Amino acid sequence: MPELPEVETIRLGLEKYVVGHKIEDVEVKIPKIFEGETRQIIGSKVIKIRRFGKGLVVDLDNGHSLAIHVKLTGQLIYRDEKTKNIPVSKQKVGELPSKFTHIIFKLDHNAVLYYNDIRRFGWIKVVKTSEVASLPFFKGMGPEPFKDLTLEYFKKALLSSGVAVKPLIMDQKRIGGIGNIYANDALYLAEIDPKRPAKSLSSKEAEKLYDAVHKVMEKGLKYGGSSELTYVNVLGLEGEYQRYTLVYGRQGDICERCGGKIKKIFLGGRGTFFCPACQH
DNA sequence: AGTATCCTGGAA
DNA sequence: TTCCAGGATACT
Repeated sequence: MPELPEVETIRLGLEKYVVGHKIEDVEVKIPKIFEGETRQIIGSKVIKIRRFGKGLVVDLDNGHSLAIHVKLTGQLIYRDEKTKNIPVSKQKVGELPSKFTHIIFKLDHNAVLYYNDIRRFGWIKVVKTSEVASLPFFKGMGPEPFKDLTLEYFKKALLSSGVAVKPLIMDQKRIGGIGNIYANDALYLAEIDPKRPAKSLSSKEAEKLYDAVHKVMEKGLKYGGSSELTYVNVLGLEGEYQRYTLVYGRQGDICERCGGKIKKIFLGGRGTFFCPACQH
C-alpha cells in the first residue's frame, strides 16, 4: 500500500480502535509473514501506535512491540460488535477472515484485528520495544515529511546524488515515506521533470519540490489515502485520493495546467507519469 | 544504474 | 496469455 498518508491513516485507525485492547490470542496462518514468538505478545495490552515512514509500530505494555510493514497489498482491519457488519470495500478481499487473511489477532471484548495480504510481501515482527529502532528498515530510514525533514536536509540530499530526482525522493534511506504515487504528483506540482538528475535542481526548484511533497501528502491525508489497488483503512473502507491524483495513472489525459498530454514512462523500473510540456 | 525477486489478481 | 501493480532488497 501505501505510502506515508495511507500508513498514517491506518495508524490513526489503530489508535482509535485498537489501543486499550488486550491481545488474547494470535493465529499465524503464514509463518513467513510473522517473525517472533506469539507467546511474547499474548496477554499484553496495546498502549501506543507509532509510525516511521511507511512502517508501523504497535507498542505493548510488556516491553514488546509489533513492527509492521504492509508493503504493496497488506491490510489491517479491525472488527468488533459495532463494526462487524461494515462490508470491506475491496470486494477482492471479501468476508473476514478471507483467503488473504494470514494473521489474526484475537482481542478482548470480542474484537479482532485481521492482517490480509494478497501478495504476501508484508511483514510483522515481534521485537523488544527498546530494539525497534535497530531493525534495519527503521534504522536505515531517512527523515520524513511533517517530522524531521528540513528544507536544508532536503536540499543537501538532492545535491548529494546524480541519480534521477524521482527515484531519489523515493529512496527510504534518504527520505522516509514517499512512494510512487505522491512522488509523481509532487514532481508535477513542482513542474520538475522526474528524469532530471537530483543535483541539477536549483535551490529554488528544491524548495518548490519540498513544498509540493508536503502539499500532495497533506491532500493524501485529507482524503484518507489512495485506494488505487487494495488499500483500505482499519474499518475496511477505501480512501479517496485516487480520484484526485494530478498525474499518477493519468497517461493520455490532457494536462490541466498547460494542455499538454500526460505521458507514462519507466524510470528506475517504476511507472512514471508526467507532463513533458510543463515539467522541466 | 539496472534487474531479479518475494507473490497474486486483474487488466489489456 | 502477457504485462503490470502504493515496496524494499539483494544481486549483476
